[in-house]
Amino acid sequence: MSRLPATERRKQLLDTAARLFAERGYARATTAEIARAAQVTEPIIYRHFSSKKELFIALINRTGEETLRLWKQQLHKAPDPAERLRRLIGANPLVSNRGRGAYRVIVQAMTEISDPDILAALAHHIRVLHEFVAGEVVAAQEAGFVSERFSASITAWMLLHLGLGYGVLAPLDIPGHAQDESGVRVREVIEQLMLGDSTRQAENLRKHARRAAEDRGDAEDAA
Amino acid sequence: MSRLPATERRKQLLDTAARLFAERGYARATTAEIARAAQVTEPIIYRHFSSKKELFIALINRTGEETLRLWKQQLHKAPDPAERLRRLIGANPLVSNRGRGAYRVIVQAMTEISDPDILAALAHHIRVLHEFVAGEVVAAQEAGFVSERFSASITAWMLLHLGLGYGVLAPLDIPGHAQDESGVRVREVIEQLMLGDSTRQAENLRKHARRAAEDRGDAEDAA
DNA sequence: GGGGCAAGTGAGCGTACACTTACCGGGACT
DNA sequence: AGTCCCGGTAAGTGTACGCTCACTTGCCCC
Repeated sequence: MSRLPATERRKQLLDTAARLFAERGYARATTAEIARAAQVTEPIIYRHFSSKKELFIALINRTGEETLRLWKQQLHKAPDPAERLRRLIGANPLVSNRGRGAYRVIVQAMTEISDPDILAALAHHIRVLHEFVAGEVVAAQEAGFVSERFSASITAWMLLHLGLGYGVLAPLDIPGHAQDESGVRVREVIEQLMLGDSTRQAENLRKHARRAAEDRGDAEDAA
Repeated sequence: MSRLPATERRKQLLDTAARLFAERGYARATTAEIARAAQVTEPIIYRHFSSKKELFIALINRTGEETLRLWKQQLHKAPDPAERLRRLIGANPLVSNRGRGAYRVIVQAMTEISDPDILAALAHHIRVLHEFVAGEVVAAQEAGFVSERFSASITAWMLLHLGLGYGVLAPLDIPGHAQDESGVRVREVIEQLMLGDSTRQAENLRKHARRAAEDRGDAEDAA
């Protein structure tokens, strides 16, 4: 195939590998397959990555960074903490069309935890993700949109669990998954739980404006 | 090794395979390894299971049934819907010592979704699980312990997502996972969210007692 | 226009794995 | 006592996979 500069080839290999690892998992995706899909021969892979595992880890890291970048970008234009949180919930990288396929690599990696290197890369990613989500929750709490009954840290863990659980289950294509008979979706429920209904939001918005001078407060929620 | 009746050998093979599949995943756990760990030779495996895949699917089904049995047993002695739900949340098979290892088989299976047979077995298990949890939520709602703001079905999906998300993340052994600085755990938060605080519970308990006289609102069981 | 160098290839190597073949032996019934 | 079922074994077979070796091709700069 056509000659490509190293950096571009490397990127292309990662893209191709992402697709195959996501589809078939780490163990089942073969290097020969990846090479063929990238329209090169196997040794090319080994010129850019010292081993299949290294390729996989590079992919985990890239996917992790890209996910975060995408997420931040989605929030970027929303200064209002409530809207930011709403987008955070809606733009679950596991759910969005763009992220879903890519993010499956991360989920696949979670079954390869017997390898310490993969485990480390994964744990790092999760920590970064938790930190980011927790930061958003803090902002929403400080603005009075989210109750301070539960700490931002634990709330962030729950959001991550929800997102991961959804993302792990979604590819099974179970009819009626994550929604009820009347078509209500979990995302909407989570929004409701986190942010309350619209009247309450309006109220909080007023509080928020008022409080811009003062200090802190909260909202309450129960299922 | 010592001669064993077929049914016992089959059971022992499943036990052994469960451990290895959970540890290493489907693709990495080899039949030779399983045989060695069970202290027999490979052909014995093939006498009881027609292929590695069949063994795996048998294991998925058994683990699924066992999980449900264990869960029901844990609830059995608690007629009070609130306590039942509390145990349901606490006895997450992904978390409990007894279930955690076994249940990793299910999580591992979720990365093998490119195989239609494995996918089907898995989807079935999830449907059964959702039905069961939803049934418990309905009971708790009818008894007034859980708000009817959200349908039982969607609430059950959220509980499953939370449990799965937790279960997928837990083996990564991330410091501070699923708890905050002050040691509050997600399980406690979920209990709070679902069942509210104790005063509200007491009130609901009174309602429940009153209503028990009128008609008959009580325990549920699904296949 | 030719030297140097990075990108690329064809053809394997060793190994590990799922699965099989051909045979052994203990014990329960006739 | 014989036989035959059935749980067990030793020793493979074919294949697919991760990875490498020895070599070629095209681009850039002088």
